[in-house]
Amino acid sequence: MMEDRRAAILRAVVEEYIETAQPVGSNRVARLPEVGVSPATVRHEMVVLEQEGYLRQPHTSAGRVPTDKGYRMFVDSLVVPDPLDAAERHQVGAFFAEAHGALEEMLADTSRLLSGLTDYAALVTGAPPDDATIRSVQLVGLTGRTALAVMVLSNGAVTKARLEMADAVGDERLAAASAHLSRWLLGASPHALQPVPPSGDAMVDAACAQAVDALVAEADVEPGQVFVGGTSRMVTAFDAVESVRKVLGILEQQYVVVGLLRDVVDRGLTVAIGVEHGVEPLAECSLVVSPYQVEGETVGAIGVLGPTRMHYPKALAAVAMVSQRLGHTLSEN
Amino acid sequence: MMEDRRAAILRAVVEEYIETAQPVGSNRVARLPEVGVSPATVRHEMVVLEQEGYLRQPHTSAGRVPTDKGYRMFVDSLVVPDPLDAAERHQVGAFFAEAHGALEEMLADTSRLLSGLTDYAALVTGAPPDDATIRSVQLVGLTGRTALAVMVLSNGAVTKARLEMADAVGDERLAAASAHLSRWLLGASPHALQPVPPSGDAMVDAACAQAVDALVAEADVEPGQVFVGGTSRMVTAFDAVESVRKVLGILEQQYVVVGLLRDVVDRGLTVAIGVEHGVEPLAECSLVVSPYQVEGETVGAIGVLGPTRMHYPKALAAVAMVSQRLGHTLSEN
DNA sequence: GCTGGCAGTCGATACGATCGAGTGCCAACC
DNA sequence: GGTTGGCACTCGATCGTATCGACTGCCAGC
Repeated sequence: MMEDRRAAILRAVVEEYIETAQPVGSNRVARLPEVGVSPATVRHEMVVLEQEGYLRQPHTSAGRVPTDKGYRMFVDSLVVPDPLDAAERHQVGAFFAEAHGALEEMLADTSRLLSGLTDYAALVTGAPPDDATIRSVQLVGLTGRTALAVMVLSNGAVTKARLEMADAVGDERLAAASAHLSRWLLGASPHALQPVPPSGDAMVDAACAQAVDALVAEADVEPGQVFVGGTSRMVTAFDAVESVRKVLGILEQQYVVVGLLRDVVDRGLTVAIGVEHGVEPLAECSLVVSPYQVEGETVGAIGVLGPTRMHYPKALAAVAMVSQRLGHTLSEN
Repeated sequence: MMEDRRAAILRAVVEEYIETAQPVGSNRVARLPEVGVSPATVRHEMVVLEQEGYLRQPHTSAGRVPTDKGYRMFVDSLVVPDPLDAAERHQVGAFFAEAHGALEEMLADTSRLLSGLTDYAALVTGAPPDDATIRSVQLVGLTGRTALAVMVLSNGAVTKARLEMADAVGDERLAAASAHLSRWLLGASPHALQPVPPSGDAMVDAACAQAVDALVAEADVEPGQVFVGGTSRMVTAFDAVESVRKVLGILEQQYVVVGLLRDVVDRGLTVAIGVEHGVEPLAECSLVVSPYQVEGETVGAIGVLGPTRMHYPKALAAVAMVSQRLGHTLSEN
């Protein structure tokens, strides 16, 4: 534990900098009641904090700015919780009260909700298809020689793949193929799809083989869903245009976002600051995450991405509340 | 038709301004071989062009900048086509050669392709479900009392809705419900879903009714898919941060983008400049669009959104090429 | 009708002075 | 010894002024 007074000063600097985006001087800090010493003393402490790597000076004769290490200390030990106010809690409650039908819609809307609460970009990942089992496989004829393989998983996810048949296959053969596929694949994992044994009908077998191949290819490509909301709010989060461009560029790459979120959650972190998450273009960003549970099992994660000087107390509260309510809503559904 | 020389001057101003983003003066224009008159003469013509509303002056003693009307004249009568170069054509060819399985993936990737070609944001809409018919309706049991209604349309789209049953319904009853639904709904339009007649089994009927309700609700919400790529490129398109924020904010609202694209296409436009498309926050933007056809039928549209001073020749060429190749690829698939 | 010349406008740039917030250091004080 | 007020100093930000230069409109002459 850091010495009390020094900790109070660090907290004051971080809070002040988060609010004003301006380097914080000793006068401003000394004015606070919880510090209660003169500016000169504050300066002494600031020198120490700087030597220890919690603060830095943009230039001589400027105030102090937190380093990533400073933010880390802040969120680990100094942050004062800032629960959502009544209006915000009501907003969240109303949102989950009128839960929509489709999972995807709901997760997308959740990202918008979270983004609105925090004024930063929000990330929501859906259930990874890993631990789901196959509940249905069906071939549906479309026009001409095309057909659609539709696979339904136990978590409600639907994977589909378009097939181009060599010959026109009648509806009855497609039904037979569906039945054959169902017989062998129901209950299996979508990641361990195996070719199905022959059925005795060459055209059915051909259709089955194509369907399995296509579904495997599909499952490989799919990086796990992610819904990103409120990206436009990142525009005002940095004053350097180039920073904004880099961040938005990353947010466009779903697989990066999915990996980022999973990585941070797997490491047991709630907050990843600056370079901690390892995605270099997001070095000026912090990420506040929380997994969410459906019926006791972790199935996804939500997160808020903002500048390193983001408003952590609010983001932490919003992420915690939304993840809890999201899991709850999905559980009873 | 505008007088030749004046047209050449207008074209020169537009091209120059698109390239440099700086007001264009008479000297620069007079230097061009296709004009071939002195700066003084150019100035005379510029006064006329300004009176007619094609140009404006940001302030006295500055060069001229095109108005929206000026851009309109440019794209209608003055634009010099700028076909894609070999490398770009190759890029497009390679992209469509390795066509992926799922339609959605492909459209999303197409938006990225188009965005990469033009360096602006790209919009791609999928097939509207209007003219498709139902090819399959199925109820799949998930865990506990939840089930998933899955509807496949003839255009390959899949609509799904999660159901919460009053009682646990066995697989055989779900299969019966699926069969019952199929009997009445196959071939129908997804927008004219009617409750199905009783089957004689109360639980089956209840499940069917729930499924129909949920699917109707789902179809209502769905505004038509749209894939937006390259939004980060808009960051550098404007120097006013507020403009960027407004544009990105609009691009986050799928239904607005879908409506915008459909509206412009329906009006038969290829280019919508400034306020022509009626979305006020995009007043500083232009949109280059093209519908695409699958087997002779228009099923969607692609578009490029950039600042009004976007590089129209390139955008027109890219949009035309990609829409043609996209339709072609989807047709033979 | 076109052109060169010319006075005038006005934003952009550069420069210098000033301002002021903030620092480090030090001697004095409790 | 820790704390404090005093003080000289630093350095970015701000502001006014001067200058520059790109451009215009106008006009007389070709």
